[in-house]
Amino acid sequence: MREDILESAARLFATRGFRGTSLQDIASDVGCAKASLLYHFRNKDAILAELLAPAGRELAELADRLAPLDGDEAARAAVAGLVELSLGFRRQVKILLQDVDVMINRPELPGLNESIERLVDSLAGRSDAPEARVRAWMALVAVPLTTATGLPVPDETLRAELTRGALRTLDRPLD
Amino acid sequence: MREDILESAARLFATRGFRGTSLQDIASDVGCAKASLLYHFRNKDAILAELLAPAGRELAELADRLAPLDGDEAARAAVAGLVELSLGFRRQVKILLQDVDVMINRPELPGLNESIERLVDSLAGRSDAPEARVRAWMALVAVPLTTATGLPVPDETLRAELTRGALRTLDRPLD
DNA sequence: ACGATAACTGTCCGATCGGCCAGTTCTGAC
DNA sequence: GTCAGAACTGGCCGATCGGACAGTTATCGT
Repeated sequence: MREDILESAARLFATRGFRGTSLQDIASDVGCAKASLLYHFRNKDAILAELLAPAGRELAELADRLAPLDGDEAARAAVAGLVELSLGFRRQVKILLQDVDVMINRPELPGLNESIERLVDSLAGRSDAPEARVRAWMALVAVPLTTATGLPVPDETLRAELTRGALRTLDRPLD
Repeated sequence: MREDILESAARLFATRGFRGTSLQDIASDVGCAKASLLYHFRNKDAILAELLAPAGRELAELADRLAPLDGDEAARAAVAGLVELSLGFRRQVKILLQDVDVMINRPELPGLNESIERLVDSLAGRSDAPEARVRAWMALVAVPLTTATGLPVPDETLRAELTRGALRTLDRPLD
């Protein structure tokens, strides 16, 4: 049941956004009473937090793995890791992007900001030039954003190819 | 007054999202009664639509300008045009991205999907390879997405540099 | 000064929101 | 069979949502 709720919530959050999805919407999708959701979860936020938690953990782990690397090595590893992340957690990433303001700095996701900053540092290498960090930031967000954005993708085959294409496109030195 | 409403709505939509902003929020920010908003605008959607309208028009015009171009020429012009767009309409683009599902296919924004598709075609050149279109799509969304996303930017100077950095980064052949 | 029109607001409405709680049903150990 | 505890639900709550409308105030041509 818990798993059913998470599954429905993930799908609905991804298509309508967190604020655009009511508890009743989720309950109807699951096929249970609204009150049942609040038996399994303290409140609505807790549902989203549990969906995002693994993504937050993996992001932190990725930052850990990249910390000791340098330059191109870090860049390639970062890209590979990010693609893996956006594939494995496409659901959660989509939620994260749409309603990031709801979830950021929540106790369930400790150090999310720090993880992102460390990833930017790894991607940018040891360069202090703001331009390098900008470029790193763009590369960092490109994959999840393109897979997660609600913007209409011109055609369906393009949408299907998007993640694989992004992988191939990014699988090269960043500069 | 109309202009005050649009100004407040743009700021609030951009920070809290369309669904996360109530009419009362806007009215409080403007310093007037909620009912006043509905005197100047038919409903809440109409406020957002009016904010997005110019961006939609300029997007269509950009697609027009790029249609006759080819290859690298189109790519460079597209990038320049998109940067200009995301600079001039950062407010609206941000709204567009967050709540695109609310606004897409609205009569106030005719041909938005078509404009985007035509821009992808221009960027991809005459290549039929799906990978080329994927790459074009990514370049297309990278600028507005990086400037518009609600994701936390590691530090403030980085946020300030973002658009200019994106311009420099993208100011080169796409492939 | 006056009437017309525009600008604005107080107040109410039905709907829906997230959340709470008493009470019912299900399940498994004994 | 019994019963304790987990699982679940119907019904309710106050708050807030977008919106409607009658009525008030400001503006301005004459």
